[in-house]
Amino acid sequence: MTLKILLAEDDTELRETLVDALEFEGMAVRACDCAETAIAAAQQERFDIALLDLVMPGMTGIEAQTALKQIQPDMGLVLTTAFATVDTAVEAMKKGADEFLTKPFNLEALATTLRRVQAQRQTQPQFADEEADKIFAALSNPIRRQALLHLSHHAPMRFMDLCRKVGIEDHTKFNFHLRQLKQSGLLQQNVNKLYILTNKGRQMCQLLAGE
Amino acid sequence: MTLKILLAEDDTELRETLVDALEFEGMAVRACDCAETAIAAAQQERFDIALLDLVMPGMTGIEAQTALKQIQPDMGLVLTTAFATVDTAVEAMKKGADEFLTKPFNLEALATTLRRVQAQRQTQPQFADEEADKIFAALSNPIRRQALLHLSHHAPMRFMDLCRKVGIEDHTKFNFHLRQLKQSGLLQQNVNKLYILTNKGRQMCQLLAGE
DNA sequence: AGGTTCAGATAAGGCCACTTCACAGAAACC
DNA sequence: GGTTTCTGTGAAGTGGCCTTATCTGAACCT
Repeated sequence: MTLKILLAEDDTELRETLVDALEFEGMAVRACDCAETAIAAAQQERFDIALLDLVMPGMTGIEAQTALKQIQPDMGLVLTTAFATVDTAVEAMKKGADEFLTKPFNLEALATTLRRVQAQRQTQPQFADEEADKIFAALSNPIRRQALLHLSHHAPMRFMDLCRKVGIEDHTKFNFHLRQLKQSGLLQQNVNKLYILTNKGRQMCQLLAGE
Repeated sequence: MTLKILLAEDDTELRETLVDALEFEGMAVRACDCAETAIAAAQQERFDIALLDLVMPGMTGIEAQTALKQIQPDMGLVLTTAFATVDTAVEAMKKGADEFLTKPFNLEALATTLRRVQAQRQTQPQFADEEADKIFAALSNPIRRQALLHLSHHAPMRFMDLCRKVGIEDHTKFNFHLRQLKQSGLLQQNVNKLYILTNKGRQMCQLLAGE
């Protein structure tokens, strides 16, 4: 599969060098001399990875990465700069960069890095299909979501404590819902029969809580 | 609300200074002289934020942040070091750090940073309750998940093209499922009646695809 | 104009999910 | 020991969800 790269680099000579090197590595490169042009291209065409110079006239690479992430959320983002500071590196990573490279860099190593970024973003689907059915069905119920969120803050818990915390008077009703959560793989009981989240349960709680 | 800080810093004098300063700011601090001790503490007690020195004997701060994230996934992570390089900063951020600070730093500014990290991690829940019911119910069906995933790669699409792509022969059956997706707020139609994802739809596709 | 495809809307039937009820054994308490 | 609480299990009833069938008007093609 041919990697589609969106390149934004204002230095003409370096830009052409990068295009040659990456095309020699079998990638398809769309080269732009500024961030604004790259953003316009992303609105017309899909790319796998954006390779953005940090310091360009007009929009910076960091500003461009934010805009590109909105246009194509699954695009990889790699920032490059000759003037790296810890602060700018941290800022770029916080704003969603997958990688931050300081110039000068070896062109072959760059291609390897781009392939690694793409491979890491093409992870396995997070759920097997039947697993997804169960997990999302479990989460579509408010009682179950509340139970999970309480457990993400106060684990481990006993059955009746959790039942009262969620505010359900009919314990058999609550037991049915906990059983669904157990069958979906989001919840388990420890050796003392106390309820705790599974790894997948913790992960889904992070989604529910907005992280 | 009192912020609970887990501090790992091998330099005795700095550790005591940090404890004094953060307690003076109204925070509750558990101080450890190494990462291993901090990890043991996190297994016994819940903390809001871990403040970890990067370079310590034994486990490094980066190694410790990975272990702490597994024990308490919603704990904030702040790394500090006097020997910052762009590479270590990028590595820490990639491994989940919320902030990366270079020494020396102003102690008042540190407290402000910790409060900001905590405030950013206490974002609003991502879904209103009824919205969550609809979204997760929509996602609990395999036909609907497939429709969303196709659209995340090939938007905009016409009804019958999408129906054939998902492999459903009965178009009225497929129409029912697209209607559920529209009602859940994950899918919409543009002015030409072509189907496209909403922002929330794109976000959930990222979850489905493992990002 | 007639035929085909598209893109819906509606209703009915059957299946699935949830609630309620009855019950049970175990553990804790007095 | 007797009573209360805890923590489950299974069955029946009810409402919601999904599939199927029927139909429609619009657009396109010959």
